[in-house]
Amino acid sequence: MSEQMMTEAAVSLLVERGIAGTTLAGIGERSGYSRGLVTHRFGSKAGLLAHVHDSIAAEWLRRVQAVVGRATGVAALQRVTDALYKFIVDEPKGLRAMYLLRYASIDPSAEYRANVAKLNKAHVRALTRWVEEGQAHGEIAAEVDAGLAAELFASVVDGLLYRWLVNPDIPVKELHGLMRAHIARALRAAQA
Amino acid sequence: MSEQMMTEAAVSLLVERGIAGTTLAGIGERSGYSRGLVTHRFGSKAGLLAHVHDSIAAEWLRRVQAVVGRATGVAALQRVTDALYKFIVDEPKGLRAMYLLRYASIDPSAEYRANVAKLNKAHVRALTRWVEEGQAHGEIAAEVDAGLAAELFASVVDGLLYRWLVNPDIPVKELHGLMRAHIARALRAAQA
DNA sequence: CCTTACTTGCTGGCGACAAGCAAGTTATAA
DNA sequence: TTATAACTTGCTTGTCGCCAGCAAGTAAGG
Repeated sequence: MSEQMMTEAAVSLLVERGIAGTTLAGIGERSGYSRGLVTHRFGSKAGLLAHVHDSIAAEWLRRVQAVVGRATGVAALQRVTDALYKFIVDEPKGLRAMYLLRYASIDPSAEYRANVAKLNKAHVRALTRWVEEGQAHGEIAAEVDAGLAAELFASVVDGLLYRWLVNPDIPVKELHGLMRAHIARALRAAQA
Repeated sequence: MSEQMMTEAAVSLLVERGIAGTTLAGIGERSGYSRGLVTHRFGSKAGLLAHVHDSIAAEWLRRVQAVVGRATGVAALQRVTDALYKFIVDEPKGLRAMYLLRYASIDPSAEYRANVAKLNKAHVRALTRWVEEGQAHGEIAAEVDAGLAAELFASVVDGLLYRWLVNPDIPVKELHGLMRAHIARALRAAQA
């Protein structure tokens, strides 16, 4: 179906030329259709971008769920970082497109912004729950503020991806290892 | 002078309407000039945005240097976070505009991108040096990979600011405290 | 003939560029 | 010293090309 084709064309164009450099006509034509079909289907450029973002985000969610499984506490957070590392290696283009869109949504003119804010909050909720479960099992120190730790964890992930987008040569693998170590140490220890 | 006026108009428009929503004509007129002056002065929209970014970045650099002074090691990194927190409180508009531009520069179509990459590398170099100095003084564990720790620190800062941009209600103050604590614990301890 | 899938024609807005104008400022020469 | 000519600076206006968005239209299958 044309939606799928156009979404794929959009991803490749986004990675090649960025958001501003990606035109609706370009997407239509690269996917073998006319210049007008994208608008017709997705209503607007923002609508298309939201669709692209959400479809990759769904794939990311699937991966995280598969890797984390029923784990909780430190193991759950570590596995999230594992999934992240794997995603970087397996599908750099998709991840790049998703974060390109996600960072662009900071822009107040992006209607899409509220969606991303909601998504971020959902992520933090899930992370918070894992931390709390770790505390319930006695694995994670009780003094840890679960919500705060979750927010910081999410920040590290987002920040790392931003830096990777700007400079793909950063030592992603080593940073992944360092994160894993930090998670364990920070959560098991006491906290201010 | 008109440059200063237009830069200020640009910052306020960027915060209000974002990059896409900010037009050159709008900047020119808000600053009391004609629609064409911005292009005439800065060559292009990208040129203007680079100028806006760099002038705020210079202010940020001044602040960091003032706060860090001759400190090194853990104290230096903690004071960077202090400066960051203070900047968020003192000049949220400027910081917001700068990071809006910095994140937008991920976009491959932004010529500006190489500049930001260079800037990021310079930051990491400074951070690395502070960590190494801390190691020389025996304050920071020798096993710590200074460059890696610096990259992770920079990621946390960037990630936090991203999250703050999307959702200004996150507990910035508490996160600042948590970061301070993490820095001390992570660097003084051994590391994988 | 009616729906579904797609195309084509058109418009307004914006960035970019080029030409131009007005108010200085410096140079020149009687 | 002053008149005027040559040039600069700071800014404006006219115009072009590109793109998103819209509306009308076409083609093909049931």
